Amino acid sequence: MQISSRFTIAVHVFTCIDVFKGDYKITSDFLASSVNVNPVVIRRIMQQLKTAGLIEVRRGTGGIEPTRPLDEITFFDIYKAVECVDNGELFHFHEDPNPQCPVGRNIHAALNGRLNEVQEVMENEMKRITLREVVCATKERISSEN
Amino acid sequence: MQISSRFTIAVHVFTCIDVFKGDYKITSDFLASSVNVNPVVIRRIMQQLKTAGLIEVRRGTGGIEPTRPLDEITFFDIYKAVECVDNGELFHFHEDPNPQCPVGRNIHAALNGRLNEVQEVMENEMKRITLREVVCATKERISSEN
DNA sequence: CATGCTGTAATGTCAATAATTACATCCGAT
DNA sequence: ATCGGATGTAATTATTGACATTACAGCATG
Repeated sequence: MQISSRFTIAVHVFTCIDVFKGDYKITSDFLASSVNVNPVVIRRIMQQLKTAGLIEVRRGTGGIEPTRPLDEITFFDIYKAVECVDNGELFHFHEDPNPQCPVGRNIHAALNGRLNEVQEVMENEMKRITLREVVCATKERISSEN
Repeated sequence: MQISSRFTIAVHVFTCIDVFKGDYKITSDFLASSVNVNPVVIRRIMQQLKTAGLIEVRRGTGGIEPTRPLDEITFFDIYKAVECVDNGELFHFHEDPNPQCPVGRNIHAALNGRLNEVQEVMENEMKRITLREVVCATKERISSEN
């Protein structure tokens, strides 16, 4: 399965906020039009980011702001905020191997460590990459458009 | 989203084949009972592994065999065989950012490289891990059960 | 207090996972 | 040659998550 587009949408939103702050009022409608999804989708993702402590949202008047500088927000932060797998496991282990089979009752313990290695490597890479890099790259591309 | 349990089931099956070959006839029913899923689920996964060239299946009489030694079959081989995302992308990019927005028309190019970095790191780790390691670990656990 | 925005529930569509039934097909053993 | 045990695969169903959309209550500020 693929990682939900909520992830790339969240990165897109952070980028918009940084690029357009000051020039435009950042509302869910404004963002929805840039991302090209329904405003409610934006608002729901914003709730997840807020719950994770990554942004603050002003009600009534509108407006969204990151709670920390962008080089302190990593892909992993966003991934965790937005990907709703309860136990946080990347791999879905078949629930119910037969305990009467020697393989069935040992495979979980024998395999789990390896699965975690893969997950850890991936998550560490996500912790290395910050929003700042993406925002900078986007701004460069914008200014070199002319 | 999580990686389908087809992955761990496939690893479980390979382990059963290696542990029980000679002592039992390896049929989809036999495997289904160890994994504790429906035999048809096993057969479908076996088809995917066969299509990927990882196993050979004997019709009529039954029987499954890996086409290569287990230390030449990696997690990545199995992952690719069993995880059916057409384009092979780990991240699902929102399809349709607004090209009239400077961010919308540049975010894909600015972000894609980073996403690929994450995917590559993960896939490289999966290429490092072979079935042999899991089968050995399982056998050790089985023999130390007494 | 009117306006514009957020928060969120309700509903619908679509795709993927997984279970299950059913049956055609294959092939070795008797 | 055929019987019995297996595989190959289609069809159906239930469940779940993604995502879209409508609707409306609640909030904050001019």
